[in-house]
Amino acid sequence: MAGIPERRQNRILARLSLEERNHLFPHLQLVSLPLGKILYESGDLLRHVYFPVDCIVSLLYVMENGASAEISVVGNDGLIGISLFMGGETTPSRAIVQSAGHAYRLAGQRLKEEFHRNGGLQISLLRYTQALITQMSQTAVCNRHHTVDQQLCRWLLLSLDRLPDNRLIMTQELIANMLGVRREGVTEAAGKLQKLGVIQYTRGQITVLNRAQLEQLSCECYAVVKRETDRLERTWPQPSSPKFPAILATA
Amino acid sequence: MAGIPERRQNRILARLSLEERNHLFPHLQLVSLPLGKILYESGDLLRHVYFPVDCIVSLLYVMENGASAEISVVGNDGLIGISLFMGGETTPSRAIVQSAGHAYRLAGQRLKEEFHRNGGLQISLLRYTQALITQMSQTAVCNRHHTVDQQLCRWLLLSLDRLPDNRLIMTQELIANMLGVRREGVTEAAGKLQKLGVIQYTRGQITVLNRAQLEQLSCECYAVVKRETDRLERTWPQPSSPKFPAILATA
DNA sequence: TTCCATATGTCCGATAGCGCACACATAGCG
DNA sequence: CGCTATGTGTGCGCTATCGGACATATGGAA
Repeated sequence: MAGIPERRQNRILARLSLEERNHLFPHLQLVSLPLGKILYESGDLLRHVYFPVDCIVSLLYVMENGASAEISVVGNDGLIGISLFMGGETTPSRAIVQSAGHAYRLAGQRLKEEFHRNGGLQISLLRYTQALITQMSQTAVCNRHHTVDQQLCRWLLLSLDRLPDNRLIMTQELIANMLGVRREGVTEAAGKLQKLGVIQYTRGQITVLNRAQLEQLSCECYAVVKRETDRLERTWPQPSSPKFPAILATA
Repeated sequence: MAGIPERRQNRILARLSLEERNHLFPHLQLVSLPLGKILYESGDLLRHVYFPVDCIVSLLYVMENGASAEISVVGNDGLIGISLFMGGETTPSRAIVQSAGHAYRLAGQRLKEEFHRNGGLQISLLRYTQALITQMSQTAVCNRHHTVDQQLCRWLLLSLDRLPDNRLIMTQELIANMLGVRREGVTEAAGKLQKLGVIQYTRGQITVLNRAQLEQLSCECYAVVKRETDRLERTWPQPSSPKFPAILATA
């Protein structure tokens, strides 16, 4: 439906300078990421970073007893594997594909080399990391203070922002894992939203019908993260050639 | 009791190379930070960074309705103001002194200049930022899954690790703000711990009597963060001169 | 077309934490 | 030395969420 995924659909890749492109583009490898694919497990030594173009990846923490909670979500706005350039090489969390699609893969070593050239890529990556930090912080706050209903709205909005259309392929069970709540809790919350006509779902698929209302029903957390993310992107280095639309600039 | 605070008591400053020291030390200014002092407010443009030597600073998110939640805690292991070198210049959170003491202050511009020299400081700062990210993530998980009792233990341990002795000057009201729970909840949890002989408190002061048991009563979150923080520090660049003890190397 | 694995719906009691009201204790002040 | 601001203790009803058990629906494979 969107043709061959373009590298520029990823907002970090889209901002590279001509020089950086020459260095990196030849080494980018398009990979297809099915739902549920684990890009790395907690503690794994990272070999690659992934730049999503039309998929969504969740960073998930899995506790000793098996319970889990989503830390943050990454789409074509970012990349998976920040601990490579941050220096830790691993993280105590899992990266799992939440919505199937494609990403460009790059060897960690290449990324680190380019990062340490101190150019625009470094700036972009650090800005993005700060946005990710904001998302994590807000997740902590949200987990403390907001209801499952509110959190479901926030979560749907975060996903929606990273998808080309308003349809999520996603079971309530999966959503419950992300939010760290019971599946039944999601069923109830989703039921309310459907009754209000905000969403409409069938087995394993959710369609958002009224995004504006979804934003109203969400807690402030979504807006805070969105605003801060946008602000941080606005101060990114400019690309060295004509701009491309942020999402799905089909060739 | 600990004489004049030394710059080296801050673990990031202690790791600087000789060259970096020559660049930065002349510009470090010792400041005294009283309990409750706000180093920056949500959205403030940061002018300085602070390297704590014997104080603790909390990063706190304050919601629209006034409710709050601690995002992370910083002591002599880190610095306040990462958004300066991360590039955002501000963050949507408050930095507030949780335990009075001293810190070394540095103009943001100086730090940025040194950061962009691509030397050991950059590596230290990025590693530290990753540790901070781990702490934030784990806070999110903890807020979702663990009881107030467990969280109080975790919080006490995090504070203890950043203090020279086992005494916290801290009211239950303040702790409640940090954990984002009711003051009564903290009273109850603290009461249990006192009954067990793990802590002992009077108005506005808590003494930890049995640290080992505190660790047992805590959720896994404390240990996860501790382990990861230690791991990240072990891979820091080595200092250019003899090592100093991590905490309170009195002159 | 039928079947069955899987997704969703609903009900139950149990409980942690909330919000509020108010009693009590204590330290440090004048 | 006594007062008062501030910190701590406790009780009560309320709600969200949990944990478990089970009923029902659905869509793709055989």
